[in-house]
Amino acid sequence: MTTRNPRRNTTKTQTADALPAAPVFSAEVSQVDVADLAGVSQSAVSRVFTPGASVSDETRAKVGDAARRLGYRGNAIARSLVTRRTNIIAIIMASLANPFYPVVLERFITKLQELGYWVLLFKITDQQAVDDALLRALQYRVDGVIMTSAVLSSQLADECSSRGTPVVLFNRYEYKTKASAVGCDHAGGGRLVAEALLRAGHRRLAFIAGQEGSSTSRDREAGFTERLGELGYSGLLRETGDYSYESGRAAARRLLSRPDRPDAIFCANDLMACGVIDAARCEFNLSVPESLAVVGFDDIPMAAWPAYDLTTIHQPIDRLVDATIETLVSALDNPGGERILRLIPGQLVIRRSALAQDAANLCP
Amino acid sequence: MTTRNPRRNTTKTQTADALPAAPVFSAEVSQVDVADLAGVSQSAVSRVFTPGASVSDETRAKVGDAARRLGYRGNAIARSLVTRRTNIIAIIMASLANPFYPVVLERFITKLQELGYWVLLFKITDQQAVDDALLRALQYRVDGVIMTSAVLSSQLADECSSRGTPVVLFNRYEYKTKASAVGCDHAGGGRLVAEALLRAGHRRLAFIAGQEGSSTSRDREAGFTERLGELGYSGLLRETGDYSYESGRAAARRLLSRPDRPDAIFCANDLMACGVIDAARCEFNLSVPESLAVVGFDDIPMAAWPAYDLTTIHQPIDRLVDATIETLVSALDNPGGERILRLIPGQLVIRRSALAQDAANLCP
DNA sequence: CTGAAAGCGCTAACAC
DNA sequence: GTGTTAGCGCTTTCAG
Repeated sequence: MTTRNPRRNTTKTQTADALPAAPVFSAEVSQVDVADLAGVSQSAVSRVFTPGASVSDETRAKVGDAARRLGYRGNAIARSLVTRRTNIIAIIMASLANPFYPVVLERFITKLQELGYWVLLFKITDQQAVDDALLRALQYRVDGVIMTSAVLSSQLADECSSRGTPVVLFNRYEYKTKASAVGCDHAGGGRLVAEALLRAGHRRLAFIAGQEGSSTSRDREAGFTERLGELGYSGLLRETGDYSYESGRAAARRLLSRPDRPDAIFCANDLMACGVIDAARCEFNLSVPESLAVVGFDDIPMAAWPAYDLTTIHQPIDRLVDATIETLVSALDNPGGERILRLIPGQLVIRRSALAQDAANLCP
Repeated sequence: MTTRNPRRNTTKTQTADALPAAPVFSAEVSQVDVADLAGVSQSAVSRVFTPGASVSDETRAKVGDAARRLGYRGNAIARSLVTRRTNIIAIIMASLANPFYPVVLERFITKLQELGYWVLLFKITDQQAVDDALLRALQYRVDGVIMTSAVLSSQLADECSSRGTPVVLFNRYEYKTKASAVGCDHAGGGRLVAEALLRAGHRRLAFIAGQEGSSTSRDREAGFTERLGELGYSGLLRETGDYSYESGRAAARRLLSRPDRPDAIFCANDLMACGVIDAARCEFNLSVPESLAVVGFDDIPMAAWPAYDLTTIHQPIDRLVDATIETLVSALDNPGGERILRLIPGQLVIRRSALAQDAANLCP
């Protein structure tokens, strides 16, 4: 058995013979070193660390022993180069400012880790950055991509999908691309709100949109107005925010200053709804829900807090994330698969900010 | 010029000759393919994509052209294998439930991306998982590690640092390890609160701790009690939570049910402070700050919202993150460097939940 | 079951 | 400046 790797020879000898305490991890130790110490070939070492390869118990023991003594841990980069599999999934996100997304991200990572995947996380700002991030992810040969934000250029998305790197859009539906998508039924949620507000007797309705160009806001509004139309309602007021608390508050300020101010506001997300409630109570001295009903979308953790007690559309995060991962993994295992589109219904959660039977004032 | 890669030959010919539209990205195209099409050697191609290598304008043009036509993008995995540099930084986090962390994470990613690093994100739960995540990160040969949570086994941390993979602890200080650390001066923050509360005349004080074993909570409490002691105060009440809103609320419930209930509560973080305020107002009908002053720690976004208007210790996230990255990058460039410890002061932000001059009631 | 050998796609000497 | 060559650490045939 010759040592083919002179650079490491010293290290090996030292570690094996001189040092009593084995290192937990040693990036400098390769399979060659383990093989030398164990007295087997390098490929035998490889087999020991390859699930399902046939190795004799004796070899396995010798190799395991040597590996332990040297702190050998394997080099995922080298393995990825030859297997063409990194076990890395890229997640491309816009912002975590909306408390909905940290919850989503956390579940994505947890579930992916359970499946043996690791997450390379990209944060993007504008449209251009999306393609940049995607290209970068592809350079690292990620096995798949989850996009929780923004649009991607159709050419790039198509190339990804057709060249074997599956892309799944989370809560984003893009007509132009061939990428699969999983999302909440935003339009359906909007319809639920429309119906409930009218049934409760509200007659001056307003909608506060999220960022223009956001497909989620667009769909929520579309469902809302569509259902309002079906029920014969017209005269909806409309303001635009950017999904932030402050933008919701500012939009509310504009709406509530009007002589014909609304008696119910549906916000494209919970964060803006919190801003609306604070504006109503603190700046206009209006009580919610008596003088103004407020409905949000997402069901972020604080929506359940008594300070807001927000009626909202609950997005079933667990189901959404699980379905997204399922879609991605199935595309991983079955490269030529069809494009999958899944729409999961949201649920109207009635709390005290709107539609509650006992229209008592909010906590304070 | 011979084609050394028969597998790709077809692809190449096809793409270059038959397809008019160039692909944006093609994972199957290697430098060999580009070299063949450009009529140069493979190493010439490598040089074109290596900043600072000397290549003639002509070669550069030919190669650039061929690369564009083929959609060549380079394989970061292969490059990493030979350069022993991945340009990936691992971030190991506990939970994003505390709104402080999404902000931190976002800034980490943004800044690292600006520097040309990409983030491999690990979420861990218990202690064992920390070491697992770290080992996994090392298998992927990340260039460095940022830990925003929990303790790591001293052996593993020491091995990392001494073997050239720098580890920086963010807001965690571990006496046992050799890893560098950057954090807010939690103890100093606690001292500020102690002083301000006593000066404002509060005499029944309470502290609500975060998770036992959390160094941040421990340090905040240590500074708080130390300063109280120096000022001659005794009789501090103490409850324990786990940093969550609900745990703060529950702790407040216990404190406020006492016959000798406190007139001021300092919470180990803002999230628990929000729970305390809601408990006080909604369950005990106490007004904040008149009947109860509440102080938090972190200065999360919602601390500024009028529903809470929370007096708190502001953690300078930007400075903390920048210092952490700076520490990491300097260790990257200078492997044998010393262990660095940086403590950055927090700032007492007085809002209406405590210590305000005009002790008007909170918004609603 | 095991070792030898051929690459994965790339960088980095090294001669020319 | 450019091509040749030798690996990076690993998996995977392919003989035995």
